[in-house]
Amino acid sequence: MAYTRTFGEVYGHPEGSWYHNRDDLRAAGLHAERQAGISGTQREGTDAIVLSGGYEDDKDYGDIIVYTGQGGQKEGKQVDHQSFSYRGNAGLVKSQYASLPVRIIRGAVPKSEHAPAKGYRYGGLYRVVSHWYKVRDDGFQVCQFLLVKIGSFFDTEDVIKMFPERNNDIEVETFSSGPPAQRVPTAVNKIQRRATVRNNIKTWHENQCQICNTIIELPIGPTSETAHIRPLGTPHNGPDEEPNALCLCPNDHLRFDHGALYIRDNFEVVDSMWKTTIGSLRVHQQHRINIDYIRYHRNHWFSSGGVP
DNA sequence: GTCCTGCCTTAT
DNA sequence: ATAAGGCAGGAC
Repeated sequence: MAYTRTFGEVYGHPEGSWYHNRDDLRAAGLHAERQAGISGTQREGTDAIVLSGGYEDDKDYGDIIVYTGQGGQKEGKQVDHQSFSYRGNAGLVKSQYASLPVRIIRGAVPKSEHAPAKGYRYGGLYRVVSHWYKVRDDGFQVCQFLLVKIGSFFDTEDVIKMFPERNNDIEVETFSSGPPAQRVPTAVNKIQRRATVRNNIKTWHENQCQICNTIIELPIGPTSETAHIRPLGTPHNGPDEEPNALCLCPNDHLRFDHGALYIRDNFEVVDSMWKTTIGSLRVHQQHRINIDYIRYHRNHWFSSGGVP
């Protein structure tokens, strides 16, 4: 049974869920590996890690975690150096730079107050905020990662400053962040959107809004939204194809979806509340927009079908 | 594609 | 304590 790597929450497996063993974790889609602590690759990043007390340099403060990388061990003892270019370690570095959320799973560690008594418990999403080499007393260097729980009260910059001396362990005063928000399982019929359509639109327009030319910059890089001209949902049932899609910023996406903006046959963009032309839809040679969908959108919001 | 290594396990 | 164990990832 293949494992699908998912970043972030996994449907049906909320924070606090308990699992009997590593095979069950894998079957749930929470962690790929049956033994290794890090589920991830250099290319994709790391989606989950397990804390089972296998590395003595780990520290679990609850919302803050110092996690040791993989490698260099034989029969549970450190016998060699570790490297950030190795497997899961490289995956955690990737996750840090791409701001990917990492699922924390805790195994039964007798001396940890955050660990379950037995089995494994999913402990929520964390962000990798820093990494460094620690030189142990025995001379071996190990990879270390600093993780902070997403939504916790800890400020990332403050936490990084708490670990200035990276070869020594420190005392961290932890406090409760309160119980996580209640989860309710739901079942819906969700429209499946084609990734290729989204990718093409984003690539062609380089994430630049076709109306206002804005590019939204996030830590993971430039971002845009793929808007459908004739909506996909009932009763419109538009097609999920490039000719029915636009590359928009979140603001213009919302305006367009609610009829605050519409587009003329000559691609002029009109503010429907002020009745003013605010610009012209930027086009790209490979992105063939079907004028019928533009007309459908106008027709939907303005029954005359023409310009109001 | 094949082969090899090592794994924060698990059951005996 | 220890042997068995499957598989992902990496090398080729």
